[in-house]
Amino acid sequence: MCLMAVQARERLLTTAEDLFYAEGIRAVGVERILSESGVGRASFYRHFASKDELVVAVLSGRDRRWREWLRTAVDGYGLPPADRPLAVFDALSERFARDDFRGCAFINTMIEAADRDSAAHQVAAEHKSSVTGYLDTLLADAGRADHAELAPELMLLVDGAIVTALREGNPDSAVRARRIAEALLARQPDPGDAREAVRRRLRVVTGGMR
Amino acid sequence: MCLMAVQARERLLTTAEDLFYAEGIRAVGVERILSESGVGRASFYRHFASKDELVVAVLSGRDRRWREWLRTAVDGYGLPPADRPLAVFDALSERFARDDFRGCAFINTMIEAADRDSAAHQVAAEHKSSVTGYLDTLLADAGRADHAELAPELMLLVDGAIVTALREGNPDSAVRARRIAEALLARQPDPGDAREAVRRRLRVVTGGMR
DNA sequence: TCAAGATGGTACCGATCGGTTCCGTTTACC
DNA sequence: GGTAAACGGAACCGATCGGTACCATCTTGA
Repeated sequence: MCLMAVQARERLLTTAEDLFYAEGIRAVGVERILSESGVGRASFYRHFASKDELVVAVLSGRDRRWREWLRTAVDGYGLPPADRPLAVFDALSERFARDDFRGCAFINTMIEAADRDSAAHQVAAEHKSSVTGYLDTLLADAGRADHAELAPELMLLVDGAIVTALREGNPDSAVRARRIAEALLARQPDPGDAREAVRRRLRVVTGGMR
Repeated sequence: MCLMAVQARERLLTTAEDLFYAEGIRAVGVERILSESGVGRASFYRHFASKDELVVAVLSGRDRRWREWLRTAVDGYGLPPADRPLAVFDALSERFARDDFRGCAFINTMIEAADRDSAAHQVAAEHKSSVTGYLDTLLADAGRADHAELAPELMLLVDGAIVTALREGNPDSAVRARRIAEALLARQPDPGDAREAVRRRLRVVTGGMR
């Protein structure tokens, strides 16, 4: 097995990922990718049938590595299961602080590729579903009976934090989202009347888990 | 004063706004705008020096009308000041349900126009600041002493709800964000240790406002 | 009625888009 | 060393990009 093919393909993928993320998929032409990667035009179309196919390959790889990064980061804090859902926002804070941070590549793709039926749009949508699923397992492992309800709510906070970080140009929104999540997790499901809700909270805080 | 000029300019603005919002700024060429508006090519460049200038004009108009819409919608519920901050999410829910909903034109613009120095990007960023300011006044009028802290938090929820609605293709995220906001507004600032925090919550729920 | 101005249509400009084809060179494997 | 595959470079394709110039037509205000 020769190495050249892999080298060219890999260079195309990494160069394209960097350029797409930094400037947008539509803003980066094939010519840019070729010149910055040093790959010939013919070689490009030997590996990918079209630019769209390259886009899908880039997004699929990024999806895999992004979720692996999040899992590793959350595990790396060495926290008990009950504290792991909130640790997601600590991990995000590190991401937001990178100087090449430009938001979420998948949100950006869903916005740029307006057509919901396009392959790129669907890969991006599936990424978000996968991350929501990961949040769900984190919450379930934390002993939250309402994990199915909380997971999409945390996901909303994650996406809100990402968009806000892109907008403000600093990682402050990560700790902001974390504080909101703390208030959210302190809430009890279906509280009934207010006085009963307070009794529930008291029970949890004084004697419960954590 | 003749009317033709105004007509052509207005047609360009409305046509461009619809197309930009539906398909993206970069995805819509000048040719599309001309053919769908029925305006001649020369007339276009008599009114706007460039496509970028049209983009800025479109965004400025949309900013004005969007904020006016939100204010009118919130006022229209006829709620007491204390309930108005949450009413923002009810208004959003109506927007999300429209079949032509395609997210926030300003978030989309900030993502599409990656260059932070571009005029379009700055108009979009200013829009978000203005909306945050509106949330701040809503919270202050609701008697929240911590309005300065809460306003960016609600804004994060608003943006999170918008992106989520775009992603999921339904308005569910509006009520989800509203529930999170309720938990957030139920939180007390700087809770100290847990037991003290519970005492504060008890005090508020049993005898406090709302 | 008549001049001034705004209009829509079209031909045209250089640049770039995504994509195809061919060619000479380099690499890998036997 | 020889063969086959993968490579980089470049010429070329039709289409479209944003933008300019010219023209005949229609509306407006005096």
